[in-house]
Amino acid sequence: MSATPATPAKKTAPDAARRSERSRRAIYDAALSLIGEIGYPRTTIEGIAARAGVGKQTIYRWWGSKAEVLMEAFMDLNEQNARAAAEQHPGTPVGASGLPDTGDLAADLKRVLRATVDELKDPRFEAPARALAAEGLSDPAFAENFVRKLLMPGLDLYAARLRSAQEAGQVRAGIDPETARDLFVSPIAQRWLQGTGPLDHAYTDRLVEYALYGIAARPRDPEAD
Amino acid sequence: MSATPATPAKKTAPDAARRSERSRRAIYDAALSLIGEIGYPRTTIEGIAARAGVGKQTIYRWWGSKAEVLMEAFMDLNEQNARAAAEQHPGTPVGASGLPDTGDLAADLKRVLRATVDELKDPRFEAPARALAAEGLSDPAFAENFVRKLLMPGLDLYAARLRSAQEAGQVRAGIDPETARDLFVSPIAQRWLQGTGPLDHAYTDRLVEYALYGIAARPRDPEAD
Amino acid sequence: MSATPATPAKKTAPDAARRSERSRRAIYDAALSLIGEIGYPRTTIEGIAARAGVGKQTIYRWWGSKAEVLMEAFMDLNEQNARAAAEQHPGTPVGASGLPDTGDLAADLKRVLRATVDELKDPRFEAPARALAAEGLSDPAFAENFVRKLLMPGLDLYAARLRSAQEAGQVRAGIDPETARDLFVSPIAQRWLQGTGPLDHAYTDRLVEYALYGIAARPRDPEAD
Amino acid sequence: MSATPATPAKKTAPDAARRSERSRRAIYDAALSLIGEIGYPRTTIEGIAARAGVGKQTIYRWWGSKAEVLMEAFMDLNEQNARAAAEQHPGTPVGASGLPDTGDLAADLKRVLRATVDELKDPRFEAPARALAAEGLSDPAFAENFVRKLLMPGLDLYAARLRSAQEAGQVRAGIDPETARDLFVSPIAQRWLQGTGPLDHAYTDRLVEYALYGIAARPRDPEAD
DNA sequence: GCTTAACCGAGACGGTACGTCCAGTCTTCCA
DNA sequence: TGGAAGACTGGACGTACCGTCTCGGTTAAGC
Repeated sequence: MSATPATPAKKTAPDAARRSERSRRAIYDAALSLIGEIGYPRTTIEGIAARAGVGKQTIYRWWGSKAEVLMEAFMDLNEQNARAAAEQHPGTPVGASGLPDTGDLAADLKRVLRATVDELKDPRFEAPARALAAEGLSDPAFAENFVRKLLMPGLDLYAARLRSAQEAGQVRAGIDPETARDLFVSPIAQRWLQGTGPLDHAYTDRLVEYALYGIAARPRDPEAD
Repeated sequence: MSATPATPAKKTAPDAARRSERSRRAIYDAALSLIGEIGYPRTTIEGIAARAGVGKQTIYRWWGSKAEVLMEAFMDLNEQNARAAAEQHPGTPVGASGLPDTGDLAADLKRVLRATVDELKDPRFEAPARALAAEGLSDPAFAENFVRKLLMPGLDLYAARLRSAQEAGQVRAGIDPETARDLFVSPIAQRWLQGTGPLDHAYTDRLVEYALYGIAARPRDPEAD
Repeated sequence: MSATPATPAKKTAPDAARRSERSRRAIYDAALSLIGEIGYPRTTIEGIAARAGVGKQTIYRWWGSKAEVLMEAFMDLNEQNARAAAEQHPGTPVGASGLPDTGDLAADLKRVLRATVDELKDPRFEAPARALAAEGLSDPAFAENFVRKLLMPGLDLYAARLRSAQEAGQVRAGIDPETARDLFVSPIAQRWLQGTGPLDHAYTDRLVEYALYGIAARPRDPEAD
Repeated sequence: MSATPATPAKKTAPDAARRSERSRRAIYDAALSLIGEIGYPRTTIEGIAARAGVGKQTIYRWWGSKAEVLMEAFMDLNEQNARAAAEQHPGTPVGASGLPDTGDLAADLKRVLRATVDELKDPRFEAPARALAAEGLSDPAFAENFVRKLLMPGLDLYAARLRSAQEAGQVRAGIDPETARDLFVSPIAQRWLQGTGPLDHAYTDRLVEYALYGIAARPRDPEAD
């Protein structure tokens, strides 16, 4: 729901008020479908313009690169999905964090991570998401944007949930929530991005288990401390 | 009596025996230096050929793409580094796994992860490594190769070290070493790849601590509380 | 309502109305000067584009080959020359045929052929003309075009002049003008094209003499001898 | 039948005595067949070498260019044809000139020119001959060779025949035989090379008729008409 | 008859140009 | 004036050949 167009313009900024909503939607659709069909590297701005029935200049006027188009298209897709999901399940009990909070941290995490894995494997989601991640790898400025706008909001939910658990005494006091969150989120990210191993519910369950209770044999026993 | 054509080729396979070592080295050097100077996306095969003083066809004869060139160049670089390192520190006490094994799992892991982070931040290493990761994101076949040849060998060392610790009774019996290894390796990977947070020695130390002993308050410990 | 696509194109025909006149002229100039400087075979499309300050695609968009470019450039050159000549000598008395018609066939032919030889030896004219002829030798379709557009118009003038002489009773009745014209035109063409002998005014005068009056000793003439 | 190898060598001249006759023949055959199949411009030295089962260097060692290979191959072909023809018709009565000399100049010329036209239209002959002519158009040095070795010998026969007729009083005394010969030879050459008109027996008969007796009405003959 | 120098097939090499595809800019004409 | 259309300059693509250069292997001359 941003009013100001975050995308800066080269010469004199175009008048966003007169912008064609029709073209914008067509460009989003064309970009996403092309990436799904022929992959991101073979998707070209010319191709997007042609499929969208739009002049190339219309794209260059409002976006600075293929990656920017994709990022907005992807965010738009997510918004639509979120709206649709919200309509279907109107009364999901969630904590202040936005993640379920039944009081049982392990169960909550397992549930959410299973759902996350399922979403990551959705083909409509996978191609653009990977493309954005790839772009970020070689363009630090883009990466910064990508992380801030797309990645961080999701990751913060986990940190918030852990903080809440910490306040409830279920997580040790000194634990840094951001680091702790990485213990189960990053392994999923890496297996999804790089395919370093199978990515399934058993795996995510194990991650939660190990992260919560540690892998060391009887660590910090009562006699210890 | 033609030798076995180990190199897979498109048309009639070139004769690897008559390959010019001089050109191969020059191509590696040119590729790595260009990637360092102008970045991977702006590095072109023509540019590599020009800087290496080599015909384009010589590149296309032996490699299928810019990414393949880079991968071999990077592997060659690693080999050289490894050889150089081995010469400098001839008698490092390592376990059968290839990682240090002093008996103190936490200390060993912290030491290795700190070193890993330092290496990841080496500018000579960073640009090509990120480029390879990026390429893998949009080319599954390449990703498979990349993971198998470059990533997995490193990751397996951690799993082996954990297995050894498990046999020594320092890690709980049921723990899956591959999953456990991801607990401290993947967070580092993600912070390096995507910049989701600071990547320093304090972070890696925390990861080891959390992964070994868990983040839950007195986990599964009846006497605790 | 797209204009009639007079220009035959491969894919979707480009819009000739939006063609850049500037580029077209620059391409003509570059092509002709390069052919003059380094010769036709060593003239490349890339070279023409570079000297003309034009993208290669602009050439490929409007022409199918180096030879086509040259043909149009050469025709353009001829048009300019003709226009310039017409301005300089506004009132040259010519017959309906376009060739001088003073009533003295032999004198008229000698005059025109001498001028033709002089033109053939003009270095600005020679290189491209020879190149076009050469191209026609190995490309029948091109030859057809070349003959029809460039060669035949000139040759037809001679046939017309002969026909006019025939009607005036200066040429025997049964004579085929096309064949007769070849008697003095083709020898010039061959000496120019292949260098089978010296090409000068004496030669062309002789040709006219021989062709008009025959080489046989008092042929078919009972009263003669 | 020259003993000295007319072809100059770049570095140290190769030893012609040790030359492989087998390869030479194979190269001739490959060159001629390729030119017949795909045309001269698309025939490459690599292609000739491949079809001949010969290394590229073997061609570069003995010839300086594709055109030189073709020229020798063509001359070899002509020699073989001449030998074969001589065997078939052992006792053709020819004059000292090498052309038939029955005393009837017109008839002799018509006969030979008809045969020449037939030969020009032989597909085995046409492709290489046109290619050689084309090459000569853009390479003066090659043209000189081509004319001297291949064209001139044939043309000289006509001049010689005309000189003989001149001595017999059938051709006017002042006539230059070289110019006179061009009157019927060059038109055939041009129609064959450039396709400026139909090339058949009727045409060549007409050429002889016109050249011998002139096209002018009763030329220079006061008593006539 | 045994060396030895060369020609030979083969093909990798540094290059040049090909003809195609897109990037990003600019222009024209329409709504 | 935003947008559809697309021509423009420019540059990289991957391919085809060029002419040069090794590399064994064969083969004929000279010892």
